[in-house]
Amino acid sequence: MPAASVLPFWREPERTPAARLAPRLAALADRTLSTFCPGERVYAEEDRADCVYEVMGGVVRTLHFGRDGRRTVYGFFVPGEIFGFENRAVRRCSAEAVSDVIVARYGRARLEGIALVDRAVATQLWSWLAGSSEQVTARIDLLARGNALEKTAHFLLEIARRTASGDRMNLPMSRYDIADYLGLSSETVSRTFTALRRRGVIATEGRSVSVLKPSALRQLDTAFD
Amino acid sequence: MPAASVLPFWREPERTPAARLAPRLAALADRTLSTFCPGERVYAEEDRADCVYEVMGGVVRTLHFGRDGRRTVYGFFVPGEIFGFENRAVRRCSAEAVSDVIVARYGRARLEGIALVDRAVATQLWSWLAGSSEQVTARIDLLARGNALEKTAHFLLEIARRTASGDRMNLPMSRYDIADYLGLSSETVSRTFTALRRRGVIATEGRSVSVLKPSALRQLDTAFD
DNA sequence: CGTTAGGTTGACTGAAGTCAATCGGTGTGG
DNA sequence: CCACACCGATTGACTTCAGTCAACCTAACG
Repeated sequence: MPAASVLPFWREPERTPAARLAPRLAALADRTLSTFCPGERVYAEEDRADCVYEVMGGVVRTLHFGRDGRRTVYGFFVPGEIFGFENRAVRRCSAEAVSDVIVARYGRARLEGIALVDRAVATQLWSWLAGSSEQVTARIDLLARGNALEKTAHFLLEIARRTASGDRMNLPMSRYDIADYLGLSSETVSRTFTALRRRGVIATEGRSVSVLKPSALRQLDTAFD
Repeated sequence: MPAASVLPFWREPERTPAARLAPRLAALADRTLSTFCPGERVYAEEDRADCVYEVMGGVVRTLHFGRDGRRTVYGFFVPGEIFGFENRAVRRCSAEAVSDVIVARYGRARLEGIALVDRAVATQLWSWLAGSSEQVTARIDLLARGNALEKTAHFLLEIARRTASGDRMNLPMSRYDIADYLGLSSETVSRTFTALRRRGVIATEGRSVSVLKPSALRQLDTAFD
């Protein structure tokens, strides 16, 4: 069980919409809990995609290395969120623990079987899948059109929203992680944080970020206005 | 019925994977056919998202205008593909006809009702939805990391694949459309086409493109290698 | 201690955006 | 029928934002 220091990356699943699924599934499906240390691999590319995970504590990243060695971070997953859902026999991305992590694993075949029989579970999964494609829409908007400031502002607001944290939040991921998520270089991420700090929009202390002017951040976040 | 001149943007739905859904749905659900002229709106943002469309002929684009007036094209849809599926009461994007278009409209409530009862339809919809999120993954990779050449090469290969066209294909969308889809300016798209033409990779004649060196294009397409 | 990994900052470079001009096709109204 | 306007495509000149390369600093860790 993670210590209090990693808050707000530990929450009861019930507190996020996606996780309303969890109690239902826990009752219906077998699930296995596992823990991972920072940097440890949850699954690798080409692994059999035979299960789905729910984050119980900590943060997970999914990523992919391109032919030329460049890294793309597809997503960060915080407690209550589901990852590892794929429509193929083998995985396209790998998943790694960013911080100390606890995940619940659900068998895919079992889950799909339940979804076909249990309308409530099916509706929930539907809703979650469609919702995640909606989030992806904002990401595309951002990557296609946003500059470094807009991308960073959106990232901070997104993390704040998904972790339901207040002014202060912990970013367990490195600048490299954020850069590969936003399509920037780590130096640019660093410079952008500095710029926001100088403007008095945020205050940083290591990987802890305080949002001093949420409205300024929201004004910068032009994805889906 | 579109004339032969719009080939290959008219095909029987059965020829694409996504459209294996169609015969089943046609038998089960009511559907309405409609036609649209180039530039005509199929639906607008904030419209009620109460139906789903299948392209029968022509090309459709979904798009969104940002606060600052910038336009993002989220997707192009060719015959056999489904668009307009959203997990909300109102639409986040609008949809417009790129060329002369024929679409089939399915009522959303009816469709979802069928999906909950008919396992085959549910499985197909699941598969389609997960598959489209997979395609989105390649797009994110491209937008986050690709340069103009890589983006354009990927775009050409993607269109060729989805329309199952041979060496020669028709691009009914404008340079502006392609630019807003790839996160580039229309001038850069134009310059990139010129660069590919000069290298002898493609030949263009208006909006008709011939791929002379498919292998060169594939080598440039670094998304998901 | 020394080593390493991550973060920050600076100097320089380069790819793509912006602004502008040109050209061809299309449609429209006089 | 022609003059005009307009849109899209192309190309050139210039600018700018972010990437690259490099240095330095700190913290963590063996």
